[in-house]
Amino acid sequence: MDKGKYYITTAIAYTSRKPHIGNSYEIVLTDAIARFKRLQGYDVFFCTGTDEHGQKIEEYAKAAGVTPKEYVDKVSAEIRRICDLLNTTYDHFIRTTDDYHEKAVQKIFKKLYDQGDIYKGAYEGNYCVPCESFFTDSQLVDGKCPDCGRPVKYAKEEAYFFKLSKYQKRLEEYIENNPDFIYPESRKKEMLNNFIRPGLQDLCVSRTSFKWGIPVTFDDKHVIYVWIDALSNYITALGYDVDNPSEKYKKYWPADVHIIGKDIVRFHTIYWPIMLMALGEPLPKQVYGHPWLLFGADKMSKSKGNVIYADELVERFGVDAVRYYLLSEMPHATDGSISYETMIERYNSDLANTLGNLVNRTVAMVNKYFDGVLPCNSEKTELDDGFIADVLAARPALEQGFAQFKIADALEAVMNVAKRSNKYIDETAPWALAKNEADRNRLSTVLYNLLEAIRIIAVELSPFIPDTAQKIFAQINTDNVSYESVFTFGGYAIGTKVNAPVPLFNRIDAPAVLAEIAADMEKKAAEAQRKQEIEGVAKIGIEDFAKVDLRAALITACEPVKKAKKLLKLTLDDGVKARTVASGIAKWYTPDDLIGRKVVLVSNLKPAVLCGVESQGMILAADCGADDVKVIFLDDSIPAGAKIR
RNA sequence: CGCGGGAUAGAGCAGUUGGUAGCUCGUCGGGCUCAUAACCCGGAGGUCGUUGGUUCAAGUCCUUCUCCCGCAACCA
Repeated sequence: MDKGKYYITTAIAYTSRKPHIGNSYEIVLTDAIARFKRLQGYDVFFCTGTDEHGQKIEEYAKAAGVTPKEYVDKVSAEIRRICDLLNTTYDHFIRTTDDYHEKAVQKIFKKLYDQGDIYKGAYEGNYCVPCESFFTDSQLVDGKCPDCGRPVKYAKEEAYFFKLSKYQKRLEEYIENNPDFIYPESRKKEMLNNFIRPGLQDLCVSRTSFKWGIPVTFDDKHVIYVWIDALSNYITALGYDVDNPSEKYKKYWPADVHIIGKDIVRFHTIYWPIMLMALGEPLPKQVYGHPWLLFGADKMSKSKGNVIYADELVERFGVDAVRYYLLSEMPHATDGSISYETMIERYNSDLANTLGNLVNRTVAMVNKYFDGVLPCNSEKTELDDGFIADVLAARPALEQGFAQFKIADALEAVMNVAKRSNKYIDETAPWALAKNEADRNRLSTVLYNLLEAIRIIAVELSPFIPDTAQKIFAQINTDNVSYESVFTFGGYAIGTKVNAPVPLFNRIDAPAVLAEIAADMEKKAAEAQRKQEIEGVAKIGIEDFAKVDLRAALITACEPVKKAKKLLKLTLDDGVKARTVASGIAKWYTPDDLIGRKVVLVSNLKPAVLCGVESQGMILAADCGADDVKVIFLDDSIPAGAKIR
């Protein structure tokens, strides 16, 4: 049953470090969709990969004492290993350091340049030498550098720019005429209101400040910056070439959907479509910006030892349990949160109790009462009709869930059939029927209905938890696993001998496992701390420390900064004069907490302008945990202006 | 007033065009014994954030205020 092509992609992962489970969510989500489309009969091409260029990687590699290529080879391999571990069925794994990609990108860049969409320009005008930055006229404060307040001078640094503005109107029309293009809806509004309608700035698409990138063929001082390099992967992976695109490209492009994180919606719904317009290629049909997975309320962080990696979860719970958890727990529009407690709860209640136990008890009964082979399904009752209708109702719900990227809803629809089946067992009480020879045919019919329901469940679960689906097929000994076979009830062949019941998921002893995990996490946090102590930051000499001028200062006034959530504007008496300091502590302190207190001022810090306030220094505060900051207050007896060393 | 989303049972969430407030987990009680101390049924628990309004009827529409979140800005 050929339903046409379906091209689906994930974002390519940046190879700066090993991805944690939150990063791995995307590939599992995309894999479930790809598997479902294949099951339905689409000719699916599923692409993922790694984004490997850029300054950051150059720096990481340097710090690690290896070449950038060696560095990304290692991280890319690690990312690919995790994709495989999660049993994802990508058709192509692209690396932006792949030869064919680099060549294709160079040609794309050249073509856009030749046709005038990319032009050689310069960061214009106002250059602040100490800050090494350019500013537009509107960014200047009183005609001076907004960062340091010093005078700027006219300067020019060449760079290539992409004329986004030229396509702004067309993009806006496209988004409005294709209401499903940006999904979900709220992201679309963000893009239109915040970026497109106010006017697009031309985009700088080359860099001269680092070397680890694809060189511009006709100007080798420049490397191609991330936009054109990374975004192009979606077409170069198919063999796109500006002169001679491959058959594969012609077949699969445009993409049916790009699955990406909500943080990069802007690049995929503005820069990327415009690039394609400039190339004269069709635009992707849809971009889905999925939400994020957080650890409890916290972001995962190494120093807290709460980073969860896919491989650790898989080792502990198994690949399907992890897939199931990610797919069932993640809401489709708001951030989800992951915790070991809910992971275990889901595992026990859904996988072990509802699904595993259903299969186990059914197969056990078929073996026990009929030596594994059902003789007939001839004695149907009205009760069965209701059951069968409920079983068949899952498929439309499943399809609807996938169509709207409500994957958790789709999965739930199938799991509800498992619940319904457990109820059916109770309604029919096979163990009671077994006591009566006259009920033999009825008993066989009931068990048949159950095996068939289980078969349908397994087919429908196969995009989510493929290994488990296979185990179920093996246990009930069927190879009728096509999607069409679940449109009607009765695909399971009478006379099949089922195999011995084997539990699909062993229940987890939650308290014991949680205690074990807590101990592990503590160990990891301690290790992280120790590592930090050993590696630490570079040692400095006393002369370096002496460069920092620390002074006691009295807070004489304080007010919140308008338009800034985190800033407080402080007026300090540093012993000589009053000075203004902006500090990002509004979340933890009110003006009343601060006025009249003495604090430590870094007095010789270059001034900077924050949200319109010129900050002449900073005050010291301690980071106490991930989301807690405490200002260091001084003893009242220390006079303002006293040097601290 | 930069843009947008949200506030529903202890927790996490559904509630389509206004018509009796639901689901999962937890909790309490009962049933069953095929099964992985699993499964099935029932109870308790919500003035649907706040104020006012439209309507025969408002979780749902309009309005006031409070608080949370995302984007932007910014975090010295």
